[in-house]
Amino acid sequence: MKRKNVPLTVIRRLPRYYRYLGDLLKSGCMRISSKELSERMRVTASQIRQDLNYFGGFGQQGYGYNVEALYREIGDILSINNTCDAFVVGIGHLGTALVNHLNFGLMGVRLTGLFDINPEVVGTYMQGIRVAHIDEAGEYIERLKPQIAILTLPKTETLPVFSLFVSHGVKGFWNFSNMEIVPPDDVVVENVHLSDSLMTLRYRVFQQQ
Amino acid sequence: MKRKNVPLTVIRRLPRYYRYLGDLLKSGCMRISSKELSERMRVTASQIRQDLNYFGGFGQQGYGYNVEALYREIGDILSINNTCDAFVVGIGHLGTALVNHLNFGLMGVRLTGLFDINPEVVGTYMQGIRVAHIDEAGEYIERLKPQIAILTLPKTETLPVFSLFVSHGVKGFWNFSNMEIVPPDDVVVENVHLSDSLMTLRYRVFQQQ
DNA sequence: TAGATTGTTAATCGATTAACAATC
DNA sequence: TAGATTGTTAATCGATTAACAATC
Repeated sequence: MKRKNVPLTVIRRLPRYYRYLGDLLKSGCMRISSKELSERMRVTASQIRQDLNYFGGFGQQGYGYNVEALYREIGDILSINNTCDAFVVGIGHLGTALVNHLNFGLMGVRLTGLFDINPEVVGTYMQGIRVAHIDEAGEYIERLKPQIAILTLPKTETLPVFSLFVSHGVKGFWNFSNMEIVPPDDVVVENVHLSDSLMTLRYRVFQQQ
Repeated sequence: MKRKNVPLTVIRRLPRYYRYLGDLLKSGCMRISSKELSERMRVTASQIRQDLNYFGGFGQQGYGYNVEALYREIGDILSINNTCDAFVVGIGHLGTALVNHLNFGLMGVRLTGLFDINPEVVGTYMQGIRVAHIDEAGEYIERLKPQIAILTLPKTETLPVFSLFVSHGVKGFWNFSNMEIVPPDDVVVENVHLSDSLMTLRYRVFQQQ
C-alpha cells in the first residue's frame, strides 16, 4: 500500500464509501462496478477508481469490485478493527449527547474516560463510565493512554485542556468548540464548527430565494 | 454586490472571517491589513483579499480594512440580522443538546418548533417551546413557515420527514443523520456527518504513528 | 509626496474528469 | 473469444497563490 501522501480530500471520502458498501453488503449485493456505485453516490466513476487506486487495485477488469472484499479493504485502510481509545472532556449538553448518541463501537472507538469540572456531574455515570474531575485527567491519560480526546468545552476552556493533553502525549483531537487550535506537527485536530455549518446553510437558503 | 456564482469554498470561509473579526472588534482593534489577518488565521493574505472581493472592495489601499465596517459587511453578506426560523425534528440526545447548547440567537436563527414521536418527550418544554408530535408538523409548517429544519433523526426516519417538509415548502435542511439526502434543485442540505469526521480523525492519528 | 496595502490579473498548483490501453 | 470494466495517464477544471499596477 502506498499511503502517506494521499490527499486529505480523498481520505475524507473513505468513510462515505465504507458506508455505502456496508449498505450494499447488507442488501445482498455481491458485486458492483465503479459506474453503478458512482450513480448511487452521485460522484463520477473516475473519482471512485482514482480514490481506490491510492491504496491498491481492488477491482477486476471486466467485472468490477467484489462488494464484500472492497468493504473489508476500506475497513482495513480505516483500520476499523484497530480500536482507538478516547476521552471526552466536557460533559455538558453536547458531550452528553455525543456519549449517548454516537455508536462509538461501530467506528472502532472505545470511550475510556469522561471529564468535567462541574461537581454535580463529577461522580455520575454514563455508559458505565464514571465522570472524573478534569484535574485528574493527566493521571488518567498516563494510565489509559487514549489516542483521542473529544473536546466539548466552552471556548475559553479548550486551549488549556488541549495543551494539557498534548503534554501527556495525546495526538488526536475532535474539537467542537469555536476556539481555533494550532496544533504541533505531530498532532491532528479535526474541527466540527457547528455554528459555521449552520451559518453556511442560512446563507445558501437566503441566496436561493 | 455580485453574489450568485460565489464558489461554495469561499462561502464556507465567511463565518470564520466573521468570527475572527468579531474577536478583533471585542479586543478593541480598529484596523487590520490582509497580511496581519492572514497571520492570525493561518491563511494567505491573497486568499482573504480574493474572498472579500467577491462581494465588494471593503478595504482601502495603503490602510487595510476597518475592522468594524468589515465585520458589519460580512454580517450583512451572511444576512445576520435577517432572522431565520427553524424547527428541530428529533428531540433525542443530539436534538436536545443542539437546542440547549447552541446559541441560535447569535447566528440569527430562532427556534419556533420542536418535534418528536416519543410520547414521553411530546408535551415537554425546552427553551420555552413545547415539543409537538411529528404528525402535527405539517400544520405547524403552514402556520409558522420556518425556513430551516434541523434533522436529528435516526437514519430510517430522515427521508420521510425530509419529504414531508419539502412538500410544505421548507428549503433548508441541517441534517445530522447518516442518511444521504438528494435534494431538489431549489432545496439546500447541509450535512453534518459526525461519524465520517471521527473516522477521518482516527485515520489521520493512526497514519501519524 | 512616499509608503503601504489594496483590488485584480496572471501563474501555479491540486483536484477532478475524460480517455483508453491493459486485461479479466 | 468478445464484452466489460478496470488501472492509469493525459486533459481539464477550479481554487489558491503570486505579482503588481492602482491608489489611498
